[in-house]
Amino acid sequence: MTTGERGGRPAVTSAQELSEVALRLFVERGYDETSVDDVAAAAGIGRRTFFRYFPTKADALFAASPGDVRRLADSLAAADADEPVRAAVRRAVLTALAVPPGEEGWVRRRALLVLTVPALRAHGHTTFDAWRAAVAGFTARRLGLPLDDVVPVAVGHAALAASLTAHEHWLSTAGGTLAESLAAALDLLLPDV
Amino acid sequence: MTTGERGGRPAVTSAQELSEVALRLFVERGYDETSVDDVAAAAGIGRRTFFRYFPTKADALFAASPGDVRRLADSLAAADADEPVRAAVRRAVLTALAVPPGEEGWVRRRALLVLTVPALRAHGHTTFDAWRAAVAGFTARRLGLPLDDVVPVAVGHAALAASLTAHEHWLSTAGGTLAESLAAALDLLLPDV
DNA sequence: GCCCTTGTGGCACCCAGTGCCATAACGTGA
DNA sequence: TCACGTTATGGCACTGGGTGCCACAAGGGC
Repeated sequence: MTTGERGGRPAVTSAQELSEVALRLFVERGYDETSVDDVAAAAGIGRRTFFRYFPTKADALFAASPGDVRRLADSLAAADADEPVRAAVRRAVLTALAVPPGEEGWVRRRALLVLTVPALRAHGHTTFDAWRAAVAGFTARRLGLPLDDVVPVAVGHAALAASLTAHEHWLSTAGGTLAESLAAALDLLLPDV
Repeated sequence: MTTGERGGRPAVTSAQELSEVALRLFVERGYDETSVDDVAAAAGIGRRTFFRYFPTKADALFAASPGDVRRLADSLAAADADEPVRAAVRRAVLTALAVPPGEEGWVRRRALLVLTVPALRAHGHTTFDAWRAAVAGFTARRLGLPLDDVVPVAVGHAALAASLTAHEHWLSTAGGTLAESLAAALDLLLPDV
């Protein structure tokens, strides 16, 4: 499935390619109106194979999320010891959610689906939890607090709330970049700890 | 199904009773390991009838949520014109999430399940959206801003983030009330607008 | 050519959710 | 007491997501 570097049958497609086919179909016909069979058929693979690339139908749209979370965690880990927690989180979120040039269209259509379709919005919790956990862990470490203290938990939720706020605001306005919306939301929501 | 006040076959159970049976089974055997058939059988009804009381399996645990949201909206609507937005939201959330005496056990077990089981946490988005919308609408009205401005959207997310933070903190600590956790989380997370 | 390794996909199955419909159990009026 | 409208029940069949099992395809190394 990942084109084993030594031997084995070569994969017939890739997660990236499959993800693009899925997004296209979901946008065209609607998420609920598109079955996994439809996606698999459009990609020229069997239904069973789809579930080897993605554990659920929804995950086809969250292929990039683990990367985002990793960038967030890396940015936080790279913070200087004298950088305040609030500033470090602000910077890390902006870094992790920076839209690569040329991918605005893909990111926007994907975000619109994820925030609009109930099933997808609900599924996002998987990624969102990892997002919160990364920020909460960093905050707890830096402040010398236990992981279940109110402050780190709250900061984790604040970072997530800001990210969601920014995406919603970005999608509801014509001009403007995601980074601008993110800056405004983070300023409003990140507590000063 | 609601024991029609004029004629008709009387309902064989109630949403409340069904909800209690479901919670008991979910706690005993686990949510994913309990099928709707199991719940229906334990309640002495048919599977088809279960779906007349609740649209989904998960909704059996969210029977009280519409009431919570209504209390939140009512509390916000009752705010004096000179009460600051932040104070009004703080008060309304505390009022809406006040635990009725004698129901601590039920509320705690239910919250533990909802926050722990991925499928339930994901499903909560339905209720959470209404929660955010109530706060965002109030904020927009009071500040004379459009509904898609960053500020009301952010305040809605902040109120939700505080509620979730408080529940998590409440469940992870032995003593302490939900109200105490809520107060701390709201103080940290509600922006001063 | 044989073997090992890795990806594919068909088949059967479980479970959530839905539309359709027959029927049970009430109240009311004749 | 019987017919009638009303409301709730629940069986049946079907769609669609997700999974375990397994036969097979397609590469590399020897």
